Parts: sequence; structure tokens; C-alpha cells
Amino acid sequence: MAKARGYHHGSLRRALIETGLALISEKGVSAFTLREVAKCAGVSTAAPYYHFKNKAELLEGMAAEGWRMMGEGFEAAAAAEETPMAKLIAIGGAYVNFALEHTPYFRVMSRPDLYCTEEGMEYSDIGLDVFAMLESAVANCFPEKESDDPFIQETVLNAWVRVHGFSTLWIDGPIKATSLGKLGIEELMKMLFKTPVF
Amino acid sequence: MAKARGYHHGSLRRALIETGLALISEKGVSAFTLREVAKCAGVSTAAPYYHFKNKAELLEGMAAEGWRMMGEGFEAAAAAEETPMAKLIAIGGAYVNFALEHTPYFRVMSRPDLYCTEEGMEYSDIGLDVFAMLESAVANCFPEKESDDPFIQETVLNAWVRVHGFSTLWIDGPIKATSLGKLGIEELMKMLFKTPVF
DNA sequence: ATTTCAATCTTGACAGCGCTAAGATAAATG
DNA sequence: CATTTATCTTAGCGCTGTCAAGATTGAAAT
Repeated sequence: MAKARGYHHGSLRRALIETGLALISEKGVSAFTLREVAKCAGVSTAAPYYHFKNKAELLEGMAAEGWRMMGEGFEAAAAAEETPMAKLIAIGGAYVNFALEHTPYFRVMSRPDLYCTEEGMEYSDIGLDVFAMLESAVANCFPEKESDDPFIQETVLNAWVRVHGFSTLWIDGPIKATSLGKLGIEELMKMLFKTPVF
Repeated sequence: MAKARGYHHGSLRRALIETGLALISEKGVSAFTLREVAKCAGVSTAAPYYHFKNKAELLEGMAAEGWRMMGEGFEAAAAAEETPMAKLIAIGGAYVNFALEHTPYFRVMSRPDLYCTEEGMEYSDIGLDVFAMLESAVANCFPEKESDDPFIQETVLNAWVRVHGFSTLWIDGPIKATSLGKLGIEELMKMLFKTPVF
């Protein structure tokens, strides 16, 4: 009754997500096609519709998985450091690292228009959880302040904007096309975190 | 022989770009359709193919126009200030303002995968010109340094990442979905430029 | 003024897309 | 073994990007 195996894949749902990510990795998210995903997974065109209501829901599945992975990366990065400040920096690094190492996930996650199609859902709930982790990492650096202190908010904004802007500009190509592109990624990331976030 | 008027529009090319932007503004760039653009412009499905090689080239036309506009915005913003530093800050503000006021343009411009399809073209040439303006605005703030000084590069990266990251996160929705969203756009922009870029 | 001509647009068609309805098949249950 | 339920397939709709062929037009040439 639950998640029994069908007569083809043991778990087509997983296969579709993975095949889809592979496809996005190769040809980009705009060339991502339900039919091709199905073909690559070895099933018919209509098979995905048993596991996902539509294309957007498959993308939402990818995004949710990505957010979960990013959250785990945040936790691991923070756990490896001692001071709140070092934890915050490590989380920023984890954000960029995730975008670079799991680019297809990140591409989907950062395009809410693809999977937050209708209803009241404005944004991925899991995405908000990850944001909350960043938020409290900042707050922990300034225990004497309230969490809605303007300074905290400013710092959160600054950190988020920085890691997201860099990730986007890097994986989409613009940085590589400019004089900054001649610098390696390690050097750029060092620059990115050299200027304090507060 | 040159750009004579056809037997329908005086200049269909312009009409397609404008209609297309209106469509993107309403339904987003992923719902942008050549056929619908043609219909809204009052011509047949195949008409656009006289003015643009394909869909990507129409999007490229939009992007190029957007980059030009952004460049003009940069110049105007810089011209209104006296000191190099004030010019730099004004340019940063012009970047964000462009994204907010000309969102459909910005959406296309920041998706090079849509219009930099093939050949050697990795990124819009005009986009690179705009980047050069930002670069020299930074360099002008530190006349004693060479333009390839690491500090200059770091500052360029920091400024770019900040304005681009904020613009993207704002127009795509994430910021609005978080606690930061409760703050107004003016307040957020003040925060964005409060922390120095160098 | 008529002819000619190149630029511009239309019609019609093709393969591929997301999605749905109806039927087939395999695995789980009795 | 029979039945039921979950899973998948086949067939088809209206949409998309793109192209080939033909129609229409304004302007240049005579």
C-alpha cells in the first residue's frame, strides 16, 4: 500500500530526480524536459505523472532535496568551528561551496518561479529553514542584541547578499567573462570573505 | 533597401521587443513565447523570423537594450555626484534601481543561458562595457593604486556581488518571504550601502 | 505610369513539449 | 488462484519553435 516497487523501476521517483539533475547539469535548466527525463530513465512519457503532479512538482522535489542538503552543509560547517563568528564565516563558505559543487541543485533552488507555481506558497518552506540557520548564526555573534535589532538584520542581509550574489555571478558566467575571471575561484572566495560582513 | 517599412508594422522589430518585455513583466520569462509575442503584436507566427534568427536572438536584443540603458543610468548617476566615492555609491544604487524599475529587462540580462546560446559568445559584449564602468568607478576612488591591484579587484567584486545579489534576491522573492521582507525596500537599500564596500 | 524587385509578412506543416484519459501489467493481498 | 491496487503504456490534445513556400507591399527603375 505504501511505497511498493512498480513493475519497472524500484523507485522511479528517485531515478527521475537524479536523471533530471544530470540533464540540468549538462544542458541547463531551461532545456530540462519531462519527456527527456522519462526517456533517459527508461520509462514512457506519462510515467512521471504518477509520482509528480506535474513538471513543477518534480522541480520542487529537486529543490527541497537541495535545501535539505544545504542545511546539512551549514550544520557540518558550523560544527567544525568554535566561535560564533567562525561558524558564521564557515556557513557563508558552505553556501558558496554548495552552489559550486551541486550546481544543478542550486540552479533549481534559486529559481522559485519554476516550482512555486501557485497557491499560497510563495517560497520553499525548507528554504526558509535554511535562512533561519543563517539568521541565528548571525544573532549568535551578537548575544547582547535582540534578534530583530537593525544591526543584526543588516548583517544578515549583507552576508546573504554576498554569498548568493557571488554564487550566482560565478556559476552563470559573468565573473569568468571579466577581468576578475582571471583569478582562480579560491582567490576570489578569499576576497569575498576578507571584507568583514559586519 | 535599408530599413523600409513592411506592409504591416512600421517597425516590427521594436514592437516585438516591447511586447515581449510586457509579456515577461506579466507572466515571467519562462512563460515568454514567440507565438504569443507575435499574436500580441498583431502578426503571424513566422513574422518574427524575419527580424530575429530565433527566439534567443530576440532575447538577446532585449538584453542588449537593457545593458545600454543600465550603462546610461550609471553615467547619469555618476554625473550627479562630485567625489569618486560618491559616484561609486551612486552607481551601485543605479544598479539596484534598474533591477527594480526595469525588472523584465533585468530578468533577461541576468540569464545569459537564454541568449548566449552558441558560438564563442560567452557573454554580452555590452554587459562587459557596463562592468568596465563599475571597474573604473572603483579604480577612481584609489588613484594611487594600479587598476589590477588586488585591493581594487576585491572592491569591485564586493560591490558587484552586493548589488547583484540584492537585486536578484529581491525581485525573485526570497527576501520578501523572510523576516527581512517586513522591512521596506528603502530601508533595505539603506542597509545595503551602510556597510562600506571597501 | 507601368514594370520590376527586394523586403516583409502569411499559410501550412513538422517534430517536440506538458498533460490527460483509457487501458494494460505486475506485484501484493486475500 | 483470484482480486485488487499501484504502477506503467498507448494514444491523443493543444501548445511550442522553426522552416519552406507562397503572397503582398512599397519603392526603385524603366
